[in-house]
Amino acid sequence: MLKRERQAYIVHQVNLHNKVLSASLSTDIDVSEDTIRRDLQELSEVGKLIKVHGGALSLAFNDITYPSKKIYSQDNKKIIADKAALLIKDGMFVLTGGGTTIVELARSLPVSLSATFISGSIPAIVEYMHHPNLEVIVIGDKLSKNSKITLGADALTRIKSLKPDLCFLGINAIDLQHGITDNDWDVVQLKQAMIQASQKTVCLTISEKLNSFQPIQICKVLDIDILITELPPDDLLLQPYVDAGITVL
Amino acid sequence: MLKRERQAYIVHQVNLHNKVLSASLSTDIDVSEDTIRRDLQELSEVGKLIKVHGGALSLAFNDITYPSKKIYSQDNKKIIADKAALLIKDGMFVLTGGGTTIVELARSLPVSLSATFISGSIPAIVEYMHHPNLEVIVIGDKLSKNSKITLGADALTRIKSLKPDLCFLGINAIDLQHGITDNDWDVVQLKQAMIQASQKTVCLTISEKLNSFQPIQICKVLDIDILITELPPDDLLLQPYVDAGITVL
DNA sequence: CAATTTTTTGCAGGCTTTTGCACATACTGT
DNA sequence: ACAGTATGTGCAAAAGCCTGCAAAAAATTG
Repeated sequence: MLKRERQAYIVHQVNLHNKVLSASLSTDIDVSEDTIRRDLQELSEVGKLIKVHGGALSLAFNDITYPSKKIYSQDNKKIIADKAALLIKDGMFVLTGGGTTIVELARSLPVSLSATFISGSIPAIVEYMHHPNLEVIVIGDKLSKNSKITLGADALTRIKSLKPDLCFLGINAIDLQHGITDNDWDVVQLKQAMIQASQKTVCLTISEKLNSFQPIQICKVLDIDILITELPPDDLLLQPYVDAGITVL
Repeated sequence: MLKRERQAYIVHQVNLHNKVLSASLSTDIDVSEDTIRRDLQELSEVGKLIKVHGGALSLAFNDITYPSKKIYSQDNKKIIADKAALLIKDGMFVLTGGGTTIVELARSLPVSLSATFISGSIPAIVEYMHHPNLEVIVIGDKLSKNSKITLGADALTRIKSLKPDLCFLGINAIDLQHGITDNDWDVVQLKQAMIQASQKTVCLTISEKLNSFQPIQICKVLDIDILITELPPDDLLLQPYVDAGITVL
């Protein structure tokens, strides 16, 4: 990887996540931490970021005393995203939904990953688009202003014609009795189609949403293959799902 | 391999992969690395790429490079966008392509406008999405990293099934003899389909691109209805197009 | 077509940049 | 205060770069 390219990647990461750790950058890009430090040094001299102990901060966020709650759930989503990213291998076809967790996943994909991502979520597509080695397939249809994903018959039939290796879904509610549930009819339709089309379905959610439910059922708990939360897999909250036979990461 | 040919290949590779290594180019083309370095040197002097230690990066990769020129033509694009926005009335179905001029148009739409916009350009869609009163239809297909629009058979057939009131196209070259021309086969296909589908076609371009041409023809000058540049309609440069029967704004 | 000029190319050498490592020093959280 | 990291510095190996030069290729000219 070229120096400038690496530095551009670092700046990009800093702007996305507002902070960045030397250690994780080092393993991400696979260079020594010394090199990362020197990059951060140079970038801070040019005023592209602010260097601090252990990493760097974005210019935008440095003087603001940031609300701890937002960062808190942001961090959780980053944990989820990192776990999810490990499931994706080179060459895979991956179908993804929308939502902030999926966007965080998109941002956490390793630079070196080369795979095909299919989505109708505009924010997710924007992230995939900025990644150097991804093929991106856009699912077209009417754009829902709320969820920023395309919804409709066209999107449905297009998804049904695919057979992706993996499907990542951010979910709003899951519990053993009602399964995975949501509150928007069209979104439910779409998610059902995505689950049915995919060889494996991975659901991402922060633990807050465990054991809650909403009016419309998407599928039963056992219809998904993997569940990822920010908690360690042996957490008590997750035990019921493990017992039910879901792979929990 | 001829020098020109070699340099064209290099530019192609850079645009394709966003980066290029001197070493791999050297083995690819089977010339010495010195030659490659000299090529990169020349190409960077002409502004076709950015030379860095060990290779080169595409212009798109670094946002630092073209601020002066960008801002310069930005003003012109705003003028064009404002003229174009006047053509759109409430309730219309509008099909748009991609490019910076179209994005500028998207940003210049009055808040009160309520219409339906159809596009495969991700940057344009992002703008439409933020607008309070627009319906947005996304044309799906494989996303082209270069142009950030969806390209392919799916997009083509979808466009052919539409009958929008207006079509806005940013164009790269127009002249009386060759008509409207471009240099990317897939983009040409798409633009042709868009023009044919639409009741009225409006072409947007900065005056720099008047009276220039590129290898592939999209359509004849008379196949479009309205031409918009940053110049006043009675400018001498535009006279030939007025004489040819185009509405020039 | 041959001679001459110009351009292009590869190579040798010396120089600069980049990178990882080791080690002494500074910082941070408990 | 102390243990555990993170940092900065100097250093050396490797990779990349620049300059000048001469041979080869291409273009120009008589």
